This record gives sequence, structure tokens and C-alpha cells, in this order.
Amino acid sequence: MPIEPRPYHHGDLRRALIDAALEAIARDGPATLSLRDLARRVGVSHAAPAHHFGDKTGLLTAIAAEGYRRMASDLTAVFERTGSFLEVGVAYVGFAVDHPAHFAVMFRPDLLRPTDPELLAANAESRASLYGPVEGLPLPPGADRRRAAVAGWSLVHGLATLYLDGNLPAELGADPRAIARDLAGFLFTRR
Amino acid sequence: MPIEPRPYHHGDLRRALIDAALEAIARDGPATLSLRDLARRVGVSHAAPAHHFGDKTGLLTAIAAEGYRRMASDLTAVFERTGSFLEVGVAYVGFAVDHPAHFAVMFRPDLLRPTDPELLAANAESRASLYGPVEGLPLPPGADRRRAAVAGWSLVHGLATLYLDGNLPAELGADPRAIARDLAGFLFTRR
DNA sequence: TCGAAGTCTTGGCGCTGTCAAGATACGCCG
DNA sequence: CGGCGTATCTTGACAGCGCCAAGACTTCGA
Repeated sequence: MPIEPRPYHHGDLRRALIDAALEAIARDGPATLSLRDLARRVGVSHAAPAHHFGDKTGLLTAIAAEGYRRMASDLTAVFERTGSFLEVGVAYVGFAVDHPAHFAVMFRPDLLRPTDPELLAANAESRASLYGPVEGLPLPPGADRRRAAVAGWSLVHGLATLYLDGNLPAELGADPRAIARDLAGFLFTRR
Repeated sequence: MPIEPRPYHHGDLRRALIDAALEAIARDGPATLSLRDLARRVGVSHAAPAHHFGDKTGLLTAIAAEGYRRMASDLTAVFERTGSFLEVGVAYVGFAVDHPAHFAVMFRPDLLRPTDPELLAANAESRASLYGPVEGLPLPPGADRRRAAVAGWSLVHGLATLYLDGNLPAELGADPRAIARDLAGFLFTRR
């Protein structure tokens, strides 16, 4: 079977486009992403992406949904292994660092099709993986459990975004997971 | 003196362009911002903005610098008035809510000219307004003061971004400042 | 085997940011 | 007060972009 240099059907163009997009977003951010450039890199015509994603928003929506699913799977795995809410927070930051392109798109509804059913389902999955582990957390009496969850979420989300955008002072060190473990220690200490 | 409908010189085109940009960013985000559209709204030719800002990055850089300056002034005023690190954090969220367009650009070095001297100076100002108030904060013995500052920063920064992007559950209420005051209560409670 | 559905290409439209060159108004220095 | 340098703005053009419509090719099922 000879090697076809460029067959008419790509094989898995959808996957190839997502991967090329992830690489471009990780390098330059989602703002300058170009569908035509992706098509060129993958070796198809400039209008091929439209068939799989409709438009640019559709591509980014697919990426965000994939990110939510992977994050949910990571976080639940960590909680099942450690039983620790703190380690779930650390894993949140770890996901952001390991999958910066997914993370850069996931919380940006202005770039997405917010009503996409696949996106909504994946989003719900990831929310559950965050809100679930807070159930067993020891808290000061009278503390609202949901607010405690959002406090933890805010801290790790803020840390992840500040880190990814290069806004953290260098003195904190180079290991974001260690920083997260450290900072989260300031939360939920009994009065 | 008759009213000139469109004099050759605008008067304060720089200010007018920034204001139009702030409005557009607050509405649609920085991704879809169009210099030509701004020029049309303000009533000048499509190439006029280039003279004041060089390019799109220059405009966003000017907006970010303005945001840093205003935030620094807000935060130091609040600290001088209340002496409370917690209230500085609340004011951080308040600034983000009151100036969403500035905030949307300030921490996005991919959209800015990171070496711009005006931007660097304004950034340093705002960092000082955040790191200063942590000096007098009562902490558990042995706690790193800088890390405590970053923990607080992460929490309010995460909360602000999650709120602005519409990612917070509605049950938390409609007043972001109140939410911030609430969530920050989980921080720095003595062991 | 043949047709329908899926996949990709070609061509074109209006929009964008940016550059180059020229027109106009302001302000300073004589 | 007059003229000129300079800052400000306009006009025109170019390549690249997202998206749409129409057509070519391939695969698969009836």
C-alpha cells in the first residue's frame, strides 16, 4: 500500500484541527487563532474546518468541552485517591498548567457557544467534581458549605490564571502545584 | 462661532478613542475590538487611531496602564480609610466590577506591549498598593507574608474573573462586594 | 450497482490591521 | 504679525481573515 501524500479524505481531520488549535492557543492565545492557518498546517483547504465545527466559535466550544471533561476526570481521580479537598485544588492548578490551551478557553463564554449541549454537559461534570469533595470538609460551625467551595475555587482559579498569564512574582518558585498547596493552607483553618 | 460638524482636528481624539474602546470591550470583550469601528464611532478616518497608539496593541496597553493607575489609587484610598487588608481585597473586586473593560485587559500580557514604560510604572504602582497593606496583617507564626499576600490576591482575582465571565452560581447573590467580603472570611483565620 | 450522504475544494465577498503618501491646522519663532 | 515646522488627520492600497455558495470527490448503504 503506497503512501498517499494527501488523500482527499484526511482520516481524522476533526482531531487534527483540534490538536493544531491547542498548539497555537498554547503559544499565542486564542485571540490570534486563525482557521485558515490551522487548515494550512494540517494540509487541507481553507474552508475544510467549517464542515466540522461550523465556525471558529464551534471549534473553541469543542475544545472547551473537551477541557471540562478531562478536568472532571482528573479531579475525581485525585479525590478518589487522596480524599483531600486541598489536593483537588492542587489538581485544578495542575490541570491548568498541563493543559493551558484548554484552560484558556474554558471560562470564556464570550468565545463559546454557551448553549451547546455537549459543552453544558461537560461543564456540569466539572462543576460536580469540584463541589462534590467539599461535602466532607471540616468547617467552622455555621459556615456555608457552598461558599466555602467557591472560596477554594476562587483561590485556585485566581492562582492558575495569574500564573498562566505570567503575573506572579518569580520569588514564589517555579512549581505551581507546590505554590497552590502552600497558598491553600491559608484557607479553612479553624478559628 | 458656528458649530463645525466635523473639524479637521478632533480635540481630544486619544481620550475619545479610549472611551469608545472601553465601551466596546465592556460589551463584547477585547477579542472582537475593531479599530476601524472605533474610528467610525468617533467620526474620524480609519487610520487616525494609528497616529495616537501605533497599533491595536498600543491602544490596549494605554487602557491597561490607565487601569493599573486607577486601581492603585482606589486600593490605597481604601486602605488609608479602613486600615483593613480584607477591605482592600473587597475593593479589588469592586474595581473589577466597576471597570470591567480595564480589568479585562490589565492581566493579559498577550494583548499588551509588556515593555511599555508607562505600563510598567503603573503596574508597579498597583502591586505596591496590594503588597503594602499585608504588612500589618496578623498571621499564624512562621507564615510567609508575601505568600499570604498572593493567597489573598489569588482569591479576589479568581472571584473577580469568575464573576465577570459569568461563571459563578447565581445562588451566591448579586452583590460581588458582599460575596468577596464573605469568601475572604475563610482566609487567615488563626489555627 | 447506483444513489444519497458525508467530506473536502474552489472561488468570492466584505471586513480587518497596517503601511505609505498627501492634505490640513496649530503653534512657535522670527 | 507672518511664515514655517510639526503634529494631526485623510485617502488609498494590500494582504489576510471568517464565512458563504457551489461544485468535486469519496464512502457507504439500499
